[in-house]
Amino acid sequence: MAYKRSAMMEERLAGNRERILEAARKLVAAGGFREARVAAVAAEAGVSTGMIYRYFPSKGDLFVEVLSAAVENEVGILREIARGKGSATEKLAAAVASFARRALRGPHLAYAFIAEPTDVEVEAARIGDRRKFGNVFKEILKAGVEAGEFPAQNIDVTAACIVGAFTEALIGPIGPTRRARQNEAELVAAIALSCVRCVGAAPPAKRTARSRKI
Amino acid sequence: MAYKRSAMMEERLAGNRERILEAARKLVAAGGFREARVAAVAAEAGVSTGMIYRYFPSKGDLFVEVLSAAVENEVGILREIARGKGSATEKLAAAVASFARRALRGPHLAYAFIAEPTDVEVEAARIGDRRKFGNVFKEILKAGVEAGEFPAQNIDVTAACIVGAFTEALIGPIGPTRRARQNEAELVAAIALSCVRCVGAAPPAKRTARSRKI
DNA sequence: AGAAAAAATGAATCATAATTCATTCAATGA
DNA sequence: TCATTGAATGAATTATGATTCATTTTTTCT
Repeated sequence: MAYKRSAMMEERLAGNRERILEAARKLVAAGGFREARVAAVAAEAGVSTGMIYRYFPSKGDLFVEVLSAAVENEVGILREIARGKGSATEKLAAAVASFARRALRGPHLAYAFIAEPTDVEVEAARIGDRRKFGNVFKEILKAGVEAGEFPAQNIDVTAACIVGAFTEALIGPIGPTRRARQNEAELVAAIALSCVRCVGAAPPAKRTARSRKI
Repeated sequence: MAYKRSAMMEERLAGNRERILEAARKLVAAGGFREARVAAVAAEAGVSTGMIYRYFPSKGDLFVEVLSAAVENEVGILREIARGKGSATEKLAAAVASFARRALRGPHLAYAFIAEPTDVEVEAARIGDRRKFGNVFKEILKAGVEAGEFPAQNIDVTAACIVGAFTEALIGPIGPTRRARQNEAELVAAIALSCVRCVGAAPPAKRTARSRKI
C-alpha cells in the first residue's frame, strides 16, 4: 500500500525540483544552452544526473520550463508597463529600457531566450514565447496608433523590428563592445530612442538636437 | 620524388573542392546546418566522407567557408548600394529591401546566417560576419548624419538596431515557423520603412516601397 | 608495362552527451 | 524494530555524428 509523503518530505521534493530549475537557469545565464549540459545542471544543483529525470521527462522539457518561466516573468514586467500610465511613446521607451537594463545584467539569459537556437523541442517552445513577447509591444503600438501618436503601420512588422533592434544592440557584435560601453544608462537611452523612432513617434525633444516632425 | 599533377588532374581536384562546397551550400540552403552532416554533404557531392577531410581540415572549416562566401556576396551587394547614388535614406531603404528580398527567396540560407546555431567555430565566424554587415550600415548612417539627413546619434547602436530589426522581422517568415507569407513586396516595404524611421529620417513621402535600387 | 606516389574509399574508431537502470539509501507505517 | 515503498545514485548504455586510417584505386613517370 502506498505510503503517504510527510509534509516535510513533500517540501524537500519540491525543493529539489526548484533547485534543478534554478541551477539550469543559472547555467544558461552564465553560458547559454550550449554549456548547460544535464551533467552540469546536476552538479550545480548538487544532485545526480538520474535525479534530473525523476523530475523532468527530458532535457528538452527542463529547458522549455526554464525558458517559459523567464519569459513569463519578463512579459509580466513589460505588460505592467504597457498597461500603466503615460503616453504610448513613454511606455515604449520605458519597456525597452526596462528590458535592456535587466538584459545587461544577465546577457546570456537574454540571448538564450531571444536568439540562441537549440534542439527542436526548445526551439518550438520559443516560438510561442517569442510571440507572447511581441504581443506586449503590439499592445503599446496599437494604442499609440489609435491615439494618433504613431503613424499607421504594419504593427506585426514593427513589433518584430523593435524586439530585434534592442536585442541585437544589447547582445550582438555590432553594437558597442563591452569595453566601450562605459555608461550603461547612456546605452540604454540610445537603444530606447532608436526603438521610439522606429515606430515613427516624434522623439522626446531632449538631448538629440534635431527632432523631426513626422 | 614527387610526381607533378597534370593540368587535367589539377582541374579535377579543384572541381572536387568546388563540388563539396556547393553540396554543403545546397544542403544548408535546403535544411539548415542541422541537416548538413558530413556524410550527407559527401553523398550530395558524390564523394566519400574521407574525401571531405582531404579538402577541409574539419567540418567547421568547411561551413565557415560556406558562410563567409555567402556573406561576402551579400556584403558586396549591400556595399554597392551604400556607395551608389541617392540620399542616405534611399540607400538605407534600398539596402534593407534588397537583403530582405533575397532572404525571403532563400530562407534557409538566410536563417542559417542569421540565427541557426552550430559549433563554436562557425558561431565565431558568424560574429565576425555580422560585424562586417553592420559596417555597411554604419557607412550609410555616417554619411546621412554628416549630410544632416539623419539626426546626430550613436551610430554603433543604431546600426545594431537596424540589423537586428530587419533580421528579427525576417525570422518570423523565414525561420522554422515560416507561416504562410502574405504579400512579399508589402512585407519588404514595411521592414524597410521601419528601418528608415529607426534612424530618425523623415520617411520618404509615398513611394518608399518601390524605390528598389537593386 | 610496372613501380612509386597520390588520391579516394568507407568501415572502424572516437567523442560527446543524453538517458537508463541495477543498486543503494532513506522514509513510512505496522 | 523491521519490512516495504519510494527516492537517489552514477556507472553503463545508447545515440549521434565527426574523424581517422588501413586498404584499394588511380595517376604519374620511367
